Amino acid sequence: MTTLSERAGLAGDPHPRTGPDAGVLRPRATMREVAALAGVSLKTVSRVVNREAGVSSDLVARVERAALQLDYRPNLTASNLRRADHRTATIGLLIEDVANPYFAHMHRGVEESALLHGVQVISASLDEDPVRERQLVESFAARRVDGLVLAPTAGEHGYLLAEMRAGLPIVFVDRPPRGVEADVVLTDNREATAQAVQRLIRHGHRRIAFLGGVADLHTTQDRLQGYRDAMSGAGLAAPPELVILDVRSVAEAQARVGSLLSTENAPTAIFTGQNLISIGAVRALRERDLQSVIAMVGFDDFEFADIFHTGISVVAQDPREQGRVAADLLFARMADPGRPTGITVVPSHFIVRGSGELPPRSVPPAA
Amino acid sequence: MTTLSERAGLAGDPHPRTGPDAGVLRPRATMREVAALAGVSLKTVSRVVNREAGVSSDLVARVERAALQLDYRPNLTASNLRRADHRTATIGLLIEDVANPYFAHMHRGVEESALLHGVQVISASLDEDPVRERQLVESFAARRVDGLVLAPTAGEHGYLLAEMRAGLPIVFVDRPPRGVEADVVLTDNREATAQAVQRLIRHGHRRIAFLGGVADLHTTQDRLQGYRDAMSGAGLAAPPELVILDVRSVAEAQARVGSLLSTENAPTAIFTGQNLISIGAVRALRERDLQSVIAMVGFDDFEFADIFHTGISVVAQDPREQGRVAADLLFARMADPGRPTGITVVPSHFIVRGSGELPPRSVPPAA
DNA sequence: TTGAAAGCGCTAACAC
DNA sequence: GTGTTAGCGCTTTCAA
Repeated sequence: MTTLSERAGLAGDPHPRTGPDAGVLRPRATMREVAALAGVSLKTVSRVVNREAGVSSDLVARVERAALQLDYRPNLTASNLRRADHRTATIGLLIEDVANPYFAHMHRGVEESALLHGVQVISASLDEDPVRERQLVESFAARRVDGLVLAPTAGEHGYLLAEMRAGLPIVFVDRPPRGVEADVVLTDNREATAQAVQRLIRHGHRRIAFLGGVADLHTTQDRLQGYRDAMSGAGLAAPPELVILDVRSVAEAQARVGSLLSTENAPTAIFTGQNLISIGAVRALRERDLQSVIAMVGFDDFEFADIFHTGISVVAQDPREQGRVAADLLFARMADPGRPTGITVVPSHFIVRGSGELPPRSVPPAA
Repeated sequence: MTTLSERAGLAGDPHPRTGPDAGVLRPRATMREVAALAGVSLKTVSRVVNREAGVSSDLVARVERAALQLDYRPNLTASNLRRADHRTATIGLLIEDVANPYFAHMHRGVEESALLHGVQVISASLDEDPVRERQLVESFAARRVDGLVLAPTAGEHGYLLAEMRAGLPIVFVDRPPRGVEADVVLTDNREATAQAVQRLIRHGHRRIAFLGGVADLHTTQDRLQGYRDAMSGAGLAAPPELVILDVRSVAEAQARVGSLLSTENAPTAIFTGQNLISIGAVRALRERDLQSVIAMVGFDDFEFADIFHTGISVVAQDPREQGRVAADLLFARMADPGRPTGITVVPSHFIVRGSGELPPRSVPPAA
């Protein structure tokens, strides 16, 4: 423990040491203490801190000096408890993984919108675990976040009704919820995929493979549906051996594409339904030196997609914009809880880089 | 607006519509209301909610039923205000950019540690702006976060002394602060860079360029120092035209490397001091078809570094581990505020992929 | 084992 | 303009 004399000695030190056992440990001052030091009432301090009009400049100065002297920080916890609006100026963001580039950019978009509203973002990763999702929603509700942006897991979401009834606004992003009517921000998964596959067909491809992520996920199903739309629209079959789902990692994608290419009747083109799968596919193609032989289009853009010898054509989403739009919708609903809900589509765009424009060529069997 | 009769009609609907104007909006129940419904005292509900021992199982059941019926969620804000420890079970994370892969992985590491302690993470991006840093620290202090993990901007950090004196534990990560003594988590920037450059020298290189980010940043200076160590240790000059600092984007790196390669006396090897710079350098080299001619080593690993024709050798940091270690230190200090502070080095490791092992070859002048 | 009373730090509502 | 009083939802303290 520090003695009083030590404390006194440190006061004049121009380079105070600040290990927690070196500096003077002084607990946070309260408004009451600031009031006492400034010689005013509690309420006057409150007015100054909250920049309410109608305090004489003399008192404002005295209060501000006292606050500075005591390193006063308003206690948002206490203020929130008492205030009529009960706003914590905090919103929650629940996504698959804060380290996943797609969601990291979405996070940044949410943060941008939050910043404009003076609101902080509390986030957590779900790892596709519906149990974690429920726990985290409960935890956020207990913290009384003002709203929630949620990229839901594949589970059922009826449990959210109670939270929404209790006045917690929720905006869903990337995937629609099951069993809840609310604002949803999506990409044009089905249409964009259909158009991309149609492009491959127009370039002459007939055997086109589809690789998708977790089958239960709405995005996976939508993109698969787009693929089927394009295939059947051109009178083509979508043979089961060319439709591969539940690909969960780069390594798995690489392996699945690899074995696909070693079969007798390999595809001449590949559509990859997601970021990590595209990366695995690129690896598999380059492993076999087929990057200029097998056509490929991926959903989601990724770093370096443009730099490969045959650049990778992609359907590029805009996750940052998705995050921004979702948060904007959340703030709109906070301002007007009665506004109608709806689905907002953030459009993707196709980027031509070469891999999607390769003509069909048959693979030399089992290289 | 919804009428009461519409609401009544919805009650038995198996697929209830849940737009905020559809369901019954019922404000959060308080502990007092749960107590009233269960026919017990407020304190008994508090005991049950906090799983305190010594409540008869009969009352526990009654309280739990009432809580469920009312969709009760404990109000952490209120509980925190009253509790003796004043813990909010929230820590703050301040980093350059949540969308930057390096920091996104660090974020995930912090989250992992926080999860083990039942703590949530509130994060924000600083964009290298010292003013934003101060504002956000103040905002987090007002929210009474239990601690802070901070990747500081290049400014002065004496202002943090007041926060630390007030009992806010802070752990610095990636870069040490100026003017504050506290726990710091760093990579072995200088040594790892020196060793990487020594490798280039051992492969015969004499003209080795260094490209670094924001010059004021400690990481930049440390890595530059490592480069100088290696060069002077081998009796080599580090000519000013080969030392390029303040490279702030992929595009800028690409341009700077490009012009470097067009000079009379171009380097035979390049050391890039950071993620985004490496990416720009790779682009510049490939543009000129020099990826197997000019040797290159980068600080920070990145996606696809291994897949290029000449794979990119890198000094790989472990940002996730850095985040985990930083948060662990924070929790250790929260448990024991008197523990001594120190610097923790999370080691990097060199990954051999080819680009760092190319022999020196002179570039055909101005291709 | 259960409950009543006080009060955490602040703001709302109302005096003066 | 400024101050007083009450109370947000909960935990602490102490009594029954």
